Amino acid sequence: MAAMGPEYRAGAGGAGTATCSSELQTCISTTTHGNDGPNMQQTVVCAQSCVQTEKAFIRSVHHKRKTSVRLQREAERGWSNLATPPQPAAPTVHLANPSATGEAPYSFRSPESVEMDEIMAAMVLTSLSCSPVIQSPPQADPVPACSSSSADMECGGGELSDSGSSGYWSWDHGNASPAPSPSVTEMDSSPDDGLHMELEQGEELNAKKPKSSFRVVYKCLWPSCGKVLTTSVGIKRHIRVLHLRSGSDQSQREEDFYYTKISCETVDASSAPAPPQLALGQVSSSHLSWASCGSPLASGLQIPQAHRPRSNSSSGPGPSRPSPLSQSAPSSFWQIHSEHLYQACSPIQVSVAPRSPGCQGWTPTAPVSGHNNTPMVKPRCRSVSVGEQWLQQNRLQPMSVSPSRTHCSFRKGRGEAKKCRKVYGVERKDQWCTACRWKKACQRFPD
DNA sequence: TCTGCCGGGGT
DNA sequence: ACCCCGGCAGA
Repeated sequence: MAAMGPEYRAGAGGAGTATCSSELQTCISTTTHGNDGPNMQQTVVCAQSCVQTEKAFIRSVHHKRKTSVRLQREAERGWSNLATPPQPAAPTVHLANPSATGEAPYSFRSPESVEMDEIMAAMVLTSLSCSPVIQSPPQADPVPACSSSSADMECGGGELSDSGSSGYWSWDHGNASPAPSPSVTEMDSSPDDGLHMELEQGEELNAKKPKSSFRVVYKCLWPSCGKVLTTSVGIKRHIRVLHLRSGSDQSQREEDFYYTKISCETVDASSAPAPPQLALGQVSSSHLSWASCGSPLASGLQIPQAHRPRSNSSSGPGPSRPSPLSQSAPSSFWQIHSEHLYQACSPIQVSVAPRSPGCQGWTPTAPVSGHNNTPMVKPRCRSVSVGEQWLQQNRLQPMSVSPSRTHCSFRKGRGEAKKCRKVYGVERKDQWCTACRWKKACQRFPD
């Protein structure tokens, strides 16, 4: 909606009077899709103001994350506060005077123009206040497909607006950067985001390659489904609606486990399947763990024979972005790691360290082996298993570099993990791990 | 009361 | 290093 701003402003030319000394031209950078170029997803919405109402609006732009109600109040205050000059600088709003921008001074503004400016400002502010995360820096926000030259990649304006109206992008990117995780004290977003950016930039470049363009498809990993969609939104919706049958937040998080992202090279029209290594290399890390676990669904990661025509029907700008879970995994991992630092302090931990995270060194008995070796038996339990596998695969690495804490004085609360006593019972105490037998911290089932 | 496990002691 | 257990704290 804000995309009509520049065209309108360019067409109207703008107006202004010399008497409006405090006239401001406010350029609000917001992210829309596919406007200024393949890499530019920014649209500069220029809202000029001459009357005090617009001054108030511009001042309220400084608080662009406030609610529209608050904006309305700001506007009203602006009416009653005519003498107050507008505050010149705000970090997130770029203010430019006309001389700086080289535009001609405005000499006349029709009432319609003023009204339209008000409408435009209101629209801009509404968009800012309603979806603040859209303007967050992760510019990797999608739509390489719109600029892609491949003819079969539809720009999918309907899809785009549909996903936008559902608030999905806001949710997704809200997970990505701006919302601070309550459990992580310090948001160490640089490595993950960097990887994220690299991945997306690489895929974006791949998508723009005229010779060998990569198409990213999303394959549903639900057993006996294998539906392939070209958008993550579509595949998430498909999983949520068809498989999870729930619209809760939990299912929104779970659905990331049930699809995989596949990049395949579209060399010619027949779209020969990409090599599996390539596909696996493009798959996000959470799904790599699936493949490395030797799950039966790892074979499902193969590239489909051809892109189904119906996948284009629901296709849109297939943004290649890691799943929210894969983004949030490292932070949660550090949280869990810090929870279990006490384990590294135990002298018994030395015997645990070299064991492979995927295959446990101990001889599994029936309930445990069923839990670890067949993670795909129950689909609803799959996400948990994958998460555990992910954690197990990543847990030992930082433990080896954990600081040498010689003394762990705090007593850890009891987790919900099963222990040897609970699994085997007291009558089979000989099957307990040594630590449990010695009443030490359990090695076999660490929390 | 059960459970997990820390701390300490014995061998 | 291995083994055992008292005792604390959480569920």
